[in-house]
Amino acid sequence: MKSQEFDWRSACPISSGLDLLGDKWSLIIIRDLITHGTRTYSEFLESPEQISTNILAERLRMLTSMNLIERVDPNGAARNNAFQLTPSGAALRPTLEALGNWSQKYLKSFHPEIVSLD
Amino acid sequence: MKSQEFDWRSACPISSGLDLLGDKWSLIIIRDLITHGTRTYSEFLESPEQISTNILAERLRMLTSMNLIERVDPNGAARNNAFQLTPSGAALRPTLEALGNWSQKYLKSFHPEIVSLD
DNA sequence: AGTATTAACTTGCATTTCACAAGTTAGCCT
DNA sequence: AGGCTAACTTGTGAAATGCAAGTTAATACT
Repeated sequence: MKSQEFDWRSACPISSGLDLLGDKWSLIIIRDLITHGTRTYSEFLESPEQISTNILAERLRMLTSMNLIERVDPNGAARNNAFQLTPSGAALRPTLEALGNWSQKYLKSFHPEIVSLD
Repeated sequence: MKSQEFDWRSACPISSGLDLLGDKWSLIIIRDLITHGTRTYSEFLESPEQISTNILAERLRMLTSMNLIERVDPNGAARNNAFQLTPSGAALRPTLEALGNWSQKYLKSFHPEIVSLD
């Protein structure tokens, strides 16, 4: 079980950001927290992208260990203890907005169903 | 060999962007083209992140099929025929800048070697 | 003109990550 | 106290990735 051990590929900030968040799920979790404020484990599972439970648990652990998210009640039990963004996680909003804007503009031809708000 | 077939997980633009670019390598290729203008296959291999040849070839094919990059000489042979960004690929610059800025600000404590410019 | 060199790949295989289904644990409710 | 269910964990097969080696064809060299 390796928690916050990352093999940083280089000193480049972009590549380092991707070392952390460059996968299909981490930023989906951040997006859900940006749009909903807080989310419990089972609420994450309700998102249309259908993350699987083991991946969700691992990503929540990882994002917590990297201080992007935290429990709403830090000392409470897990049950119904939602997650929320830390300042660090919340600071990803511009990145997600930029990506969303790009997708709307350049992905419509490949994916006509794409919508304007998530 | 499936080219531009994607299983879009939802109609959300953020998730759709990640369907395409949510991996460790695609945006590294875009970054190299943003910072260098054009790059040949072997120049991509020289980047410090050390992409492997099969992944590079597949991503170049994918990014080409999605019209984010193109050959500098569209009808020329492959040898020394560099790649460049299309308008679509170039439009990812704000996304990468946002991610790079975030990383510089919030990843330094975990990755002290991180630099300001790539 | 013929040969050597090398850029741009492809192929095969081991390793890691991921997806899917099922099982487990522990708060909470009545 | 017994059942329900949120929050996970575990197991297994499939897919993606990493690594080393091999192939092809355009250019360079003599």
